[in-house]
Parts: sequence; structure tokens; C-alpha cells
Amino acid sequence: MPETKKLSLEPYKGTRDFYPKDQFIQNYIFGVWRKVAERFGYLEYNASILEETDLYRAKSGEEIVSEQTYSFTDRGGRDVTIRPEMTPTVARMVAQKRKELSFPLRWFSIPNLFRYERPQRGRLREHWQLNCDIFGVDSIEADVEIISLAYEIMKGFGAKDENFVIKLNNRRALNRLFSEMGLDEEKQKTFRRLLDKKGKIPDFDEQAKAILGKPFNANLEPDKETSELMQKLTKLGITNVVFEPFLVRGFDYYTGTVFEMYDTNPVNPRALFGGGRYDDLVGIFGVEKVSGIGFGWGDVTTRDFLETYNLLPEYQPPVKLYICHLENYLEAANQLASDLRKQGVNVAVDLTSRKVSQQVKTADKENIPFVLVVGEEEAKSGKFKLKNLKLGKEVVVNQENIISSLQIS
RNA sequence: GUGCCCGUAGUUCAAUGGUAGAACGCUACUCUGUGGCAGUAGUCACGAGGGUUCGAUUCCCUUCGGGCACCCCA
Repeated sequence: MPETKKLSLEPYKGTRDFYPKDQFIQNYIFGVWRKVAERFGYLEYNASILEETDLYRAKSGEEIVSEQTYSFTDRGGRDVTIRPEMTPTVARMVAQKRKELSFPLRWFSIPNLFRYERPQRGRLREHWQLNCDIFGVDSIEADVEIISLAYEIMKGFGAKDENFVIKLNNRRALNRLFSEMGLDEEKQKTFRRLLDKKGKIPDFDEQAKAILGKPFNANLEPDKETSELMQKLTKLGITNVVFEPFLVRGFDYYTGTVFEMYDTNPVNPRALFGGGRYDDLVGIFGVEKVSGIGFGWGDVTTRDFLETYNLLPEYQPPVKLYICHLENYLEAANQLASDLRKQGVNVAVDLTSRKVSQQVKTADKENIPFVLVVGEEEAKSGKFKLKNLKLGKEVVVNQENIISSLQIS
């Protein structure tokens, strides 16, 4: 064998392996997302992780595409990018079937997304994100629904109101403010980024003055639209909402309400979800304009949040019963397993010839709730000692009573 | 991509310019048909590569990975 470089055991930088216990948590998070989204009448869609690079160039700008995405040229010479976000894809899909879709549209997806960045806590190169969007509703009622959907998902995870805060702002109001200040396009962009950092940087006032040529002192009351939104949310019992006049969000395509949700515990400094209204996005595909509002909700920050507040469920494998066997009884054990599987029970059989104590130990370590042993006694009597490993209790049952005994747990 | 910090058994940690310890875990036995407790024995590591040195896990460089800040935040 030729000498080869030792292969790394670690997952690729900024990505995660999901061992069964990790996947269990991932499934739990996805499950809550899906359950609540469907409860609000949202339909699930998906698409390829690959898109033509132009899709992102059109709205994100060359810099983001070339420096912060996984992009390559395929063998046919096409510029391809692994999707860094879902919104352009869903806007494309909506635009493509603009004429045959019936609006309003409520859609959700749980795509994995990739960005080429230096990983940090809460921010990896691959992550999954719940995307919920409403298309074709211009009124504030869509803003109300999308935020209450997000709020109900937090409730679905067991979060308390004091654990998180939803910050609101309005891009239209912000732009109005910028116009009043007489800022040109370029200065607006620069100043918007500065605003986004206010609170993080100590010399905000000086920097603001450098851009504006004068001190920054604006009226920081909520605009009319945001006030109305907050009132409507309050009526729904959603009160952990604050007006955040410096909330900007990075993308230029937002046209109205923007929002983000933060953990109130500073160990998780990144937003769990964020989104806003983008009424002009579908229109850039050259079809009749369709308004939209939605959010993206990351799995990484969510997991950190749930760990912080001890809200993760206890691991439970899908296997309900582990069948052990004595020498020469593996065949009988498999037969029993086969019968039970036909009735819909998840059963695993120990395939080794180890001592029964070892077999039981394996079941226990795998958190399998029930175990039974097949041996001479059982073969003769047709009765099984079914043991609940959590309670340490045994019941003696006929084969036909095994299933009902499993359900007692 | 830039700067700074970090990288020791499976895990959490310790020590040291002369090749490393603990706890938990894991394996076996005590226990010839039932795990969790206990006892005994055993097992496993200096992320990788190069340099300085008589000798490096320890110092230096590179690289890989993680964290923090910047950047950006989809």
C-alpha cells in the first residue's frame, strides 16, 4: 500500500456531523418549526442547493457573491453558487409561476445554506434555516401574521417571554429620515451600516458627524406603521416587542418592516431569526410585482438558545424494544422481532453471542426503553419477561400482549 | 479575508525542555438467563508537518481545527 497522508477525522471547517443524538435534536427543532408553520397554514417547498450565480449578483452585489459564497464554474461553463440564503430562490420560484399561483401564498422551507466565512459561535459555514414567507399581501396584516408565527414558534420551543425580545423597525421610515437629512445613495449606505453598529462602538457620535457633517439627532419615535404593528401584536398578547430605531439588517431589498429576535441572555449575542418586507423582489424577474414578507430562522442559534434555557428534550431513540437471546435462540429472537415489526413496533435484535448481561447493557446504553430475552424457557412457555429498563420492572406476558405492554411506558 | 487567544486519553481537566496523570467513560472479570451500585484488572492522548536542541508535548515557523474582535450578517 502506498504511503498516504493521514486522513482528517474532523468534519470540513465550519460544518457539523450529526451523530444520532445530534440528529435527534435537529429533528426536534425541525419538527417544532414544521408543526407550527403548518398550523398557520404554510406549505412546504424546497429547491436545489445550486443556483446560477447571477441570481445572487442581481440582488446581493458582486462583493458578497465573490467573497462570501461557495461559487464555481461547472463543466459547461456556467457560474454556479451554492445557495447562501433561500429568499432569492423562493422569489424566483414565485416569479416563475406568477400566473398560476393563487395569492396570498404562505410557504415555508428548511433549507441548508452555505456561506464562505470564518466560523464563530452561532455562525457556521453550513447551517439550516427555517424560511417562512407570505406573498401577495400588501397590508400590515401580513406583517402581523409573520411575526406572530415566529412568536408562536418560540412558544412551541417552550421559551418564556422574558427569554427573548423582538426588535422592530421600518425601512421606509428610515429612508424617509435619510432623505430629510439630505443623504445621497452612497452616504445612506454608509450611514446605515454605522447605525447598525450603534451601541457596539463607543465613538458613534464622532463617526456619525464625520459622515453627516453635523451631529446626529433624529426623532426616534416609532413611525406610524410600526406603531400600528406593535398595537396589533399587543392585542394578540405579544408584548415582548420593542421599537429599535437602529435596526437596519444588511440587505438593500427590504422595503418596509424589518425585525429581529434576540436572546435576552448575552451569551447568545446573535439573532435567532430576522426578516422583513421585500415588496420589489419578485418584480426584478420581470414579472408583475408581488409583495412579500418573511423571515429566516437559524438552527445554530436556536440550538444554543435551547441549551442555554435547558429546553432540549431528553434523547429517545426510535427503537422501543431490544431483544436479547441465549445460545441457539437467535433465530427465534429474529422471528419474534419480525412478527412485532409487522405490527408496527420498532425492534432491534442483538446479533452477538455475548452474555445476556452484556446484551441488556447495550440496550440500556442506547436508551432503549424495553428489553426481553429469548431462550429455552420462553420457547417452551410462550411467555416473555418484558423488562422496562427505566423503571427496572418486569412483567410476564404472552407474545400477543407485548405490544400493549410496550405502550404503557 | 485581517488581528489576538486556544488545541493533552472517548469526555472534562492536570503536569513537565528529558516522551505524561486524575476523574468519568470504555473492555474484561467478580455475576454459569437480565443493565444501573460496588470491587479488581486492563485500555486510550500531547491536532499535523518542519525547525532550534544532546533531547520538545513544552521554544520557533507553517498548516489544520476551535474561540473572540473586525469584516459581514442571508
